[in-house]
Amino acid sequence: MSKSYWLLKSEPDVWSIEQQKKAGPKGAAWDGVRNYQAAKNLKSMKLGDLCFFYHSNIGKEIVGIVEVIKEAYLDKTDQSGRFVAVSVKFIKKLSKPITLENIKKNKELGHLPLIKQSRLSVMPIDPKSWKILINMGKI
DNA sequence: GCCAACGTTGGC
DNA sequence: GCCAACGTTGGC
Repeated sequence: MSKSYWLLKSEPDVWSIEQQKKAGPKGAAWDGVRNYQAAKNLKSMKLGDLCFFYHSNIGKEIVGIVEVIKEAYLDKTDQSGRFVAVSVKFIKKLSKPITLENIKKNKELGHLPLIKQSRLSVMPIDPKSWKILINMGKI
């Protein structure tokens, strides 16, 4: 069974990689998603999948990596019961954050929803793009 | 079921 | 702070 890769967006004002780090190995719920396409992506996540952690608005860069430790369950913050959350735990911060600017400069990454669909907050990352980004995140 | 009005996200 | 993109709501 092969792993899938994802990208999660968060405004660091609301939930940052530092807070995720402090949450430790027990992780934290990734909730508050109120968009069906994003929710569909959450539902596709499997235990052990890895996700980039992206800071939107402030920073506009990929800052770290988290791992899915609990697959989709009902989002407790959603009273309608229509949306789901997953739990993720901190894995690492990138030694060098990958800015949106640099991602845009790379022609091989132009197809990413991060670029094409700027409002989507949970999106899949194909393995090839994952590899490229990992390399960009190293010093 | 269509679509105008409105709200939200997120880059600039 | 502005505005483009786009999702949602509600009147018809």
